[in-house]
Amino acid sequence: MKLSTKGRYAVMAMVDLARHAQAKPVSLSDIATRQEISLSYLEQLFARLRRAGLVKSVRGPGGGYRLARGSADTRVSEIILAVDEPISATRCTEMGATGCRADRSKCLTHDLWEELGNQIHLFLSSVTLLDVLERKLAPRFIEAPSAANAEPSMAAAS
Amino acid sequence: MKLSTKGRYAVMAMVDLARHAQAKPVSLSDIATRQEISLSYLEQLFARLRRAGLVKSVRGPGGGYRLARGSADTRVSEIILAVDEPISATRCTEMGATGCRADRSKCLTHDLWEELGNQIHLFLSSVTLLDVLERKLAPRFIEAPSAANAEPSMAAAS
DNA sequence: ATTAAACCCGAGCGACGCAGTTGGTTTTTG
DNA sequence: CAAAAACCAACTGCGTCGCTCGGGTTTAAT
Repeated sequence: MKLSTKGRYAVMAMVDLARHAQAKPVSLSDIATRQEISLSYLEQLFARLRRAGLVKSVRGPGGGYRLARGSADTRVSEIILAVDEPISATRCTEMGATGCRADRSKCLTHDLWEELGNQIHLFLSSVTLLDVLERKLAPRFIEAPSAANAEPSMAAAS
Repeated sequence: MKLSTKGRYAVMAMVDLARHAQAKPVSLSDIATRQEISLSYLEQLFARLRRAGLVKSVRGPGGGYRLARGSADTRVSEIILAVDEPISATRCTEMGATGCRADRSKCLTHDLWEELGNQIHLFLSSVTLLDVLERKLAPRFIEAPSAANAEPSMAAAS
């Protein structure tokens, strides 16, 4: 789960696409002007989105893009995974097993990053394009009441 | 919340520091060899950690670093916020109000990224160094049972 | 058939931040 | 004093990101 501005652009474009969905498909140049994103850059993003099966294209004049599935069945996590390639295995993260299993004490943090990735994916896959459009954010997560630590103070974070 | 490998290194080093805490302070060169991180790079990270009040330094031979607070009172989120400077306000993210409020329709995704940031911070601030050491991960988050969407299927995501 | 609108593709570029290096200076212990 | 450590500042490869450029190819309107 990469989480760069590239993925953000893709989500912005997909939300725009879902918003202006009508009988006619939506052209990329329309999205480009509305969202102020470079047309060629959009083309690159949508090429990936199409390969991932998230959108369908209609060629020729009056053509454009349509959501492959409904806006309620397209999750934000899918968009980001389609656009950002799946990270380059820094140090020990993922990469299967090698290099990390060797010295367990060195990778105490491994579980932490893995669990963080899970949390992010869990959240993003709980939000659909329709949710964003209607500003109905997040089937809310609540903290387990049996949690040992986690003081609610949290005075840090500017 | 930046979430780069820089922050990961910082957390790795802090976990190492917490693990080897004794009467004597821990020198950076010890951490450097154990965690295989460049010494000078560690110095830069710990300069920030010190300014953030997360560690205390002892100068001279036999000197090194100590946790400012206990390992149970140092949260992972604090470490990451200390080393990664607070993001560069891409497009509309944060930056107060300007450029985003103008055209509301353009920033439908704004709430989404904000909520995602909240989720990440919430998770990372629920984990202390002690939790990582003892592999007691995450005062677990559970999904609210009243959630409307969020099918548990989630067949996507390679 | 012509033309224009739209998608498709690949090479390349400027800027930025990360990871690391060099080369010092202070401080403190022995 | 000499050695060990924290401190400090500047600089440098290098990769990636966001984006441009310049071509295509396919389709539909006329």
